[in-house]
Amino acid sequence: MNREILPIGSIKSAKDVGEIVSRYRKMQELTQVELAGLAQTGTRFISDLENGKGTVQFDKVMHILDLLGVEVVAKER
Amino acid sequence: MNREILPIGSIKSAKDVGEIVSRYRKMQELTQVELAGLAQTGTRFISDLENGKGTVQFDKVMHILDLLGVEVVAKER
DNA sequence: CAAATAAATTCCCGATAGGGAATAATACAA
DNA sequence: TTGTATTATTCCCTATCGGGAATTTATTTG
Repeated sequence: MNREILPIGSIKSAKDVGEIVSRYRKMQELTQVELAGLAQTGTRFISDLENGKGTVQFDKVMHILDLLGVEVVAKER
Repeated sequence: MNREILPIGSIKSAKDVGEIVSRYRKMQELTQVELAGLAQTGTRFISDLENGKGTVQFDKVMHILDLLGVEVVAKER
């Protein structure tokens, strides 16, 4: 398990966001079940999200990131 | 109409991303129809997205942002 | 103002998101 | 190994996404 601080990074795909969610959930010692409870969603959604499913709903993803303390910023490329 | 450069900003919701898409699409003088064509999607999706619909699919949103030259970065809050 | 262009809304409808619950698979410890 | 906890997958199911096209509404232009 990598415990270093992530400068997190660029989100280009659902896979990227899935990795971030998985990492930050574990850093906070939450199980998928617990995170689903906090987010008032199902465990299926958390599993799908962490596994990079691209068709997850945008607002649900943002809510999870917010719960985990991850901020999302837009910049010009 | 605000034409200043946006330091873009934090994305907390679908409404935020909708505003960014609308703004950057217009900055590049694209119509919704043209952007939909570039993204191989429908105009309904572009309209929904720009109007802040939260249930749009994550990967579709990311693809639109990429087309518009908007990078998305994750940071710790 | 009217005309032209763009955007939003509506309809039909096939595809699928995602909830809950059960099961299977995987990881981890003792 | 066996047991335990966690995660992934499957099923059933309802709700809705989103494409395409048509229409309505809004915006821009002359």
